Amino acid sequence: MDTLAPTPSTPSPQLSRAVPDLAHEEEHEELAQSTSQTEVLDLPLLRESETPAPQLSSQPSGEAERHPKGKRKRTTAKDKAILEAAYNANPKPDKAARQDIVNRVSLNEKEVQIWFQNRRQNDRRKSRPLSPQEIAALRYGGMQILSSDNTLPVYTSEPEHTSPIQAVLSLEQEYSSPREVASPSRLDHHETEQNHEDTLQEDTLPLPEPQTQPQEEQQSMPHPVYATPAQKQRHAGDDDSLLMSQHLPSSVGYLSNRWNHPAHSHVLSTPISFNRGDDSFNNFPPSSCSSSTSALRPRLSTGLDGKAEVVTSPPQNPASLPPSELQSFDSACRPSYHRGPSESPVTLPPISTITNSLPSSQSAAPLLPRLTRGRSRDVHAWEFACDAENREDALTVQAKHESRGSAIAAISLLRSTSSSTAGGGSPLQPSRSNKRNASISGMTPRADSSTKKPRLTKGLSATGRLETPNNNNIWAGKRQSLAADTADFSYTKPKSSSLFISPQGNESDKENWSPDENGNPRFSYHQPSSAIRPTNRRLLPSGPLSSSNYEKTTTTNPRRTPARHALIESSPSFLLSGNRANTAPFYGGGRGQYRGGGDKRGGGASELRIYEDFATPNHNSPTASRRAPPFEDDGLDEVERFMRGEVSPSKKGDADAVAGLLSLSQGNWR
DNA sequence: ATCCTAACCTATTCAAGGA
DNA sequence: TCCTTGAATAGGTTAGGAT
Repeated sequence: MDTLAPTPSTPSPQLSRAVPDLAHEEEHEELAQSTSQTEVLDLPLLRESETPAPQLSSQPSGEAERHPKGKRKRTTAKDKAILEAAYNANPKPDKAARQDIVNRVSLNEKEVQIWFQNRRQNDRRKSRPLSPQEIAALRYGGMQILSSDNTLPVYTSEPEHTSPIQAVLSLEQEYSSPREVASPSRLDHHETEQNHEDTLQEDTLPLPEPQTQPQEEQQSMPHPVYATPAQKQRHAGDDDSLLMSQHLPSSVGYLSNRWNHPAHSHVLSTPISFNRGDDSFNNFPPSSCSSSTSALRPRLSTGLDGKAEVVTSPPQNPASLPPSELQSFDSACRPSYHRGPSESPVTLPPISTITNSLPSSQSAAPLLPRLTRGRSRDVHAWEFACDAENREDALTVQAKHESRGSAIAAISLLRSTSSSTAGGGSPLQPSRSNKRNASISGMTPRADSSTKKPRLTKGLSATGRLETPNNNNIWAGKRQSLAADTADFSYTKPKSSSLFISPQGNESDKENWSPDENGNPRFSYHQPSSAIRPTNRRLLPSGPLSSSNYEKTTTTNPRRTPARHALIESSPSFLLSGNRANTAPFYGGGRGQYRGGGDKRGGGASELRIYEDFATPNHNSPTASRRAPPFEDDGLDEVERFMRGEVSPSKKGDADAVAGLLSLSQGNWR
C-alpha cells in the first residue's frame, strides 16, 4: 500500500498533506502499537497493509442495516486513518469533500458526517480548559466537590500543596505572567511535530516544587480566617463559592491555554486555522492577564452575610512579581490583552496591516491562514498559533522555557488523574457517572432527565444573570462616546440582552475573550459591540457577539461560500467570522425574539425592548439612552437599583433567581 | 413572512473494548 | 467489573433559498 487512500477518486492535496501529521495523532497510537515501525510516514500505511482492522465490521455501512439500539460498528482502522487525515486537513468538510471522503471509506455520507461531528466534539472536549470547579479544586488541594450539582466546594482538607497538580496552582499564582502559551490540544496531543522533543523533556522533568501559598495571593484573595474546619464548612457555601466566582476564574482560568501576543504574531493574536472550515476558535488572553486588567472593577457579589454588595477586585500587584515576570506581565499582558468587550477598545490598525502581515500565499496557498473569530475551540488553531515555526518570538521563547515542567505536564496529570479516578471520587472532579461532558453547564443538575431539558437562555440562566459584573465601566464610557456613532455601524440586529462578560471563566467564557484589541477587527469594525451592547448581562457562550450576528452585514454565510479566504480583506468582519460554530445552545441573543416556527431569523423584525433601568436616559441617541447607562454610575447604581427591586419587568425573574442563588450561597442548598 | 433544508452545535446514551 | 472511547441520537441554532 503506497497511498493513503485506497482509491482516491480525486487527488486530495489535503489528504496527502495531512498524512505526516497522522502519525502524530494521539488516536493512532493505539494502532501504532501493533507495529514496531518508527517511520511515521509509514504508520497509516502499515495499518492498512499489516494490521487488519480488528474486530471491526468491515462492511460498508450501506449494506448492514443496523438496528437502532443494536450493535454498533466500529470504524475500521483504515477508514479511521483516512478520516483522521481528512479531519486534519479540514475538520469541516463541505459536501464535496465529504463525498470525496465517502468514496474513500466504507461509510456513507451520514456516517462520515457524524464521524466528523464527533471528532470535532472530541477535539473540543480535549481542548476544553479547566473548569472553575477544577481550578477551585486544584486551588484547595484535596478538597472534594460535593453534591451532584457540584457548585459549592467544601473543605475537606487543609489547602496545602501536596499534590502534583498543585504545581499548576503554584504556577498560576504567578498570575500575571503569560507563562503558558500552550495549545490545549498539545496538552492532549503531546507528541506533535517539533514539540515532540520538548514534550519528552517535559515529561521527564519534574514538576515544579509545590509551593506554599504565596503571600500575595493570600492578600489578593481575602479569605476569612476560620478558626475551625466547621466554620469553614459553614462558610463554604457563601464564601468559597464566591471566591471561586470572584477570584479563581479571573486569575487562573485557562491556565492550560497559551495565547500569542499580537505584537508578535502578526495575526491579531488570533490563532490561525489552517484552511479549515472550522471557525471554532477564538483567541483569548489568559485570565491571568485579565485579572490584572480587570483589577478594581466593581462587581456584584455577596458578602458573608448574604447581602449583595459591590466589591472590587483586589488589584494585581505587579510589584509582587519577579522582574522577569513583571516584564512579561507588562509587555504581554497589560498593553494588549484584554478581556473582550469589557475592556476599552482601542484604535486598531488598518486592515491592510493585518492582511499584509499574514503569511504570503506562496507558502500557504491552500493553507492561507484564516483569521478566525469567535471561539477558541479549535485546537488546531492553537497548534498553529503556538507552533514555534509559526511564531517564534521572545514571548514564545520565554514560554518555551517556562513550559518545562510546568502546567503542561501538570494539566495532563490533572486531567488524567481526575478522569482516572472517576467513580472513585476524584478530588478534582466529582464523579458524574462517567459522564464526560462535565462542563459547567453540565454541572447543573437536570431537573428531570425524562422531561425536556429547559433551554438555558439568558432568561433562564441565573448564572448568566448573576454574573453580570460591573466591569464594563470602560465600556460604558465607550458606549457613551460611541453612542453617537451608532449609526455608522452596520450591525443589523441588536440583541436585547447584554453582551457583557463575566470575568469569570467557565468553559465557554473563552469565547468571550477578545483576541486583541490592538488588532482585532472586532472592535475596529464592530465597535457597535460596545454601542449595541445593552450592558450588564453576561454574554453567554457563543453569545451574540459571535460573528454570525455581524457577518450578516458584510458576508454571506461562509458555510455556503467556501471561498472565504478571499473575504479576508474585503470583509473585515470576516476576520471574526468563520463559518458557523457559533451555535452553542446558550447565547444571549434574545432568542426570545424568535418567534416560533421555522423562521428563526424573523425575530429580528420585532422591536427590541431593553429595560436597562437607567435613571438618566439623557443620552443623545435613543439607542444610547436605552442601552448605555451613564459611565459614572454604571456599575454601582444599577446594582443598587437591582437589589432594591427597581428592576424592569424583564428582570423580575432575575431578581428571583438572584434571591434563590443568594439563598443557596448561604447554605440553604442543603 | 414563512417554510424548508442543510450544516453545525452541545448534550447524552450506549455498545465495544481494554484494564 | 469498571472505565474509556467512540458511534449514534436528540434537540437546538443559524442561515440561505424557495414559496
